[in-house]
Amino acid sequence: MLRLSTKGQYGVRAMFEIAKGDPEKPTNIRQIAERQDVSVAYLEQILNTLRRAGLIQSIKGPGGGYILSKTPSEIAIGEILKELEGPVAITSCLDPEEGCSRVETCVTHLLWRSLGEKIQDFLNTITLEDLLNEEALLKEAGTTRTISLTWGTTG
Amino acid sequence: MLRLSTKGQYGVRAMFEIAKGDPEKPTNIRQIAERQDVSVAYLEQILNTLRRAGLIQSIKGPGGGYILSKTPSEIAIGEILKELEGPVAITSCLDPEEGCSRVETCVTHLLWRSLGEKIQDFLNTITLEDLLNEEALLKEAGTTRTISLTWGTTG
DNA sequence: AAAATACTTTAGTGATTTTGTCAAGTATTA
DNA sequence: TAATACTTGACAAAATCACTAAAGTATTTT
Repeated sequence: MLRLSTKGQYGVRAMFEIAKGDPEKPTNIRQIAERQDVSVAYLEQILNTLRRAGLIQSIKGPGGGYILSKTPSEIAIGEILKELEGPVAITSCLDPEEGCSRVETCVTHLLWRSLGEKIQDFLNTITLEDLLNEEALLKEAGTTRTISLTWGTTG
Repeated sequence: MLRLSTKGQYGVRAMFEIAKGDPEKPTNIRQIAERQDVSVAYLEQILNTLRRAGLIQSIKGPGGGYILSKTPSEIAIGEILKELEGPVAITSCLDPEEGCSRVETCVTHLLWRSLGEKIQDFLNTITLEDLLNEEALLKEAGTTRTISLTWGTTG
């Protein structure tokens, strides 16, 4: 349940790949496609969306590619996903575009909204820089278990 | 993004409807269908799944219907959803049935797992009793805003 | 016993969404 | 001016969703 589409997943991975590159040297789309094992054509769609959203910039011509518009610490995972998949909306009645008639009386509505807010908070807290740091730690330690716990205070 | 299917939503609403009834008197499927505006046939599928999972019991014959197998405080929303939609699996590589080849080295994998755990924790904390209490408060106060904040400590 | 009520199970189906591919561009620079 | 790289829009196969339909089985009241 609550699965993310591949578009969102690839988008985050692509942004991560760009973040890993030299801020001065653009990362080209073929490199990303290769490293993340996604087709160039599909990636073009995704990067296009992200570019229009202002998260990345494209540089044309030989040696061109994509660079981040902001530093990794300023780009939250939530921003990336929002552009590619729209806002978190556990149910259709929470989608700003659709709306709900029984907001006032519906208890489950409150539940879904509360969950949605929690997810949103989480995703807006984690940035590309966090991912970069995680990877650095991962390479050092070679263990995955303890690291994921550094995010948030799972009681 | 991260939308729940109607099956899960209807399931929770149906369980809530049963929880609202007298623990001794079964709630019949037609009543639930009417109150929640879902077709009887579709609801049958859903309740069947929940019955096989042991969350509810069915009582046949005239005057029959469904009752909870446990008290509302013992039934978490997460349990209901798990039966109807499977475990939280933000990405396919986190699905126990599918698996992932690059677990060790993939940073985003950690991110999705961490998010999934947070969602799971939340859903396992909220029970049907909480929903019953919420509704009671809702009827009193007539306001929705403050109530949802009582769930979890949104920093 | 028979009829009414109510749950049970399995198939099937149209609509929608997802996950891409394809083709034909436009822009920039070596 | 050729090569590289990004840009855009249309389209389509596959999967999933959200049901409907139909034929049962079980229980109780009369």
